[in-house]
Formats: sequence, C-alpha cells, structure tokens
Amino acid sequence: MSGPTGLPTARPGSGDFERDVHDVARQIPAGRVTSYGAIARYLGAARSSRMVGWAMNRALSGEGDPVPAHRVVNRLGVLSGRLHFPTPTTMAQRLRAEGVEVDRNQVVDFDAHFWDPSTEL
DNA sequence: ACATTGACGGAAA
DNA sequence: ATTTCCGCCAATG
Repeated sequence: MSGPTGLPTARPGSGDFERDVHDVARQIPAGRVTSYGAIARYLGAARSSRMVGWAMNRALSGEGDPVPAHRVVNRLGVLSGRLHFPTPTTMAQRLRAEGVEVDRNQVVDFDAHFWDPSTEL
C-alpha cells in the first residue's frame, strides 16, 4: 500500500506500479477473472492497461510471491496472454481447474466470472 | 540516440 | 456496426 487513503497511488513510471499490479492480482478470488483495464482503472491509470500486461509478464518470471496471472484476461475475456505461459494451454488449464470454462481461448460467460477490483475491493 | 513493439482499451473516423 | 488511431511507457533492436 502506498497512499494515505490506503489506496495504491503508484502510477506507471514509478517502480511501485508493478508491485501494486501484482498486489491486486493476488486478491483475485479463485474461479474469478478480471481484465487489464480493470486493474489499471483501480490503480488510477486508466490509460495504461498495457503496462498492466507488462507487469503481469514480469509476474511470471517467478520471483517474489506467486501471482495468479491466469486470472487476468483482456476485456473480451480472451486469454491474450496464453503464449507467455510455459505452454500455450497452461493458462486455460489453470482456469478450468478452478471451474472457469474456456472455449477457443476465451472465458465462457465472462460477465458472470468478472471480478472488478474497483467494485469488489 | 531513434524506431518499433507490445498480456490493452477507449475514442475517433 | 466496424475499423483505425492514439496514449500510456518499459523493453528491445
């Protein structure tokens, strides 16, 4: 946490952004998913959803506490980051293991599984 | 030092 | 409704 309000205040460009992204991602409940944009909005960097992707990419690097990167998809529910996992199917497998249906690299009934940090957190 | 490229997404055309 | 354009900025060639 960083801000006096308790809300993360780090923005892209600050070294804390990456850590905050990981922080939020770790709070995504199993069986739920969120989007890059949703995390960016929560962190007050609505236009930097790409940076969230960059941060998630680093999350897979293994270092630090594990981050459930498979629970972050794009706004359409597509597993756009699947190619960054050990194998192209790892992301989908992990989601299915949590009860999230995936068809054609896309979360089925995305809205029902969507978890918005701005609302839920 | 300069150009291109993204795990994106909203706005403009 | 669909397609194209840009902002955001770290990383890479």
